[in-house]
Amino acid sequence: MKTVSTISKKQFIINTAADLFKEKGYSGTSIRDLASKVGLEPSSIYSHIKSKEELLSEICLGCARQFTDGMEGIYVLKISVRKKIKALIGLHLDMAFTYPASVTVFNDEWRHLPEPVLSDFILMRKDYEKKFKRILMEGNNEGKFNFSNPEIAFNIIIKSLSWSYEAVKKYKREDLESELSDFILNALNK
Amino acid sequence: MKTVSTISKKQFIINTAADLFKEKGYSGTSIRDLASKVGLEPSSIYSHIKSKEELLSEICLGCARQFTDGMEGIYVLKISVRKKIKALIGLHLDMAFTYPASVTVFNDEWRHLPEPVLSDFILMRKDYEKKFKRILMEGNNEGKFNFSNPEIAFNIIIKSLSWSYEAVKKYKREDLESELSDFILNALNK
DNA sequence: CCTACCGATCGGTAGG
DNA sequence: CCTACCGATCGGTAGG
Repeated sequence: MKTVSTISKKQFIINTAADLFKEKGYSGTSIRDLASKVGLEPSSIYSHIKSKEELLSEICLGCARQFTDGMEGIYVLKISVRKKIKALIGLHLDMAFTYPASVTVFNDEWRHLPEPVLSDFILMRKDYEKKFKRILMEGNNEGKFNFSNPEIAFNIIIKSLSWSYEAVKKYKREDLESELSDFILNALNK
Repeated sequence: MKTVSTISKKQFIINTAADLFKEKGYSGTSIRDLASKVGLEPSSIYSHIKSKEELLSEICLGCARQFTDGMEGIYVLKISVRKKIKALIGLHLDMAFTYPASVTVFNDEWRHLPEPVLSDFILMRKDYEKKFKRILMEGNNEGKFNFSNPEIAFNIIIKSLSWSYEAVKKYKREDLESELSDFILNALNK
């Protein structure tokens, strides 16, 4: 079927772009780099996408949506705050192990996003951050956590989790998850 | 004196380059961007530097040397491991507050370094990492710390500290230092 | 430190 | 999906 093969070829191009953007950065990657890696002439790339910026938008918004959906699912769950934090760690590890290149690009290259995508992206990120901090503060209010500044706690945790995007090569998911959970929950613990 | 003014103009260009590399990335910054920001014609930049890559090398190696020297000073001190970790947090905050742009470029753009600088840089980083981990493991051996994997502990700490490079705008140094110390030492604590 | 300029490469289009 | 090509911009040099 024509449509199916067109979609998957586009996705293949996007995935290859994610590999290159991760390796060389968005600005450091040319359409010619991408074309030679997918086995096409440079101009043929434009049969599948409208612009180089579209590639970055697809990668970043794809990840952003998955994080947003994942957070929404966890946020409304009737479980302890400690379990919510563990679920969020699990969410980041799911992303790290499923889309190791895309999630790195999402993390490091989003500032090159064109408007109006950039503004949307920042809004999604702020919403994620707000919910994450609310869970943390809920833990503090219940007397289960013990940190003084939710913004600092959030940022330390999120940076630790974004390290896992690099760690994917060297660790098994279960090891990384238990170590990360231990370390983070120990830091939060009362 | 001619030499003095020449040196400081070059340093001004390097500092301006650090601001731009931080804002737009190394590949996303052109010599023309830099020239217009320092108020010169593009070609005049080359009266002060040999190449764009030299700018990145100066920035990254300058920071690397400061971290290396700082670590060496702390490593040989006869103080408790807990105080050594606090001193290392202080070192990162010194860098963050003194060179906020350069240290961000050092952190995010080093992969664009040309050889043989890149290899030197990676060696310095590995040495820093090795000493940091030894201090952490010493704490574990003395029964003062309690984590299971020194590499994971190191990476979480270093990522948390590199967050401070962004946090410089919003926090006072003393607040950031006490919050960061509390959080990290609590996570390491037995 | 400037004017003038170089070849290479960039993202992208026309037309088939 | 290719050939052929566009104008813009890149890092950098010559010469004064």
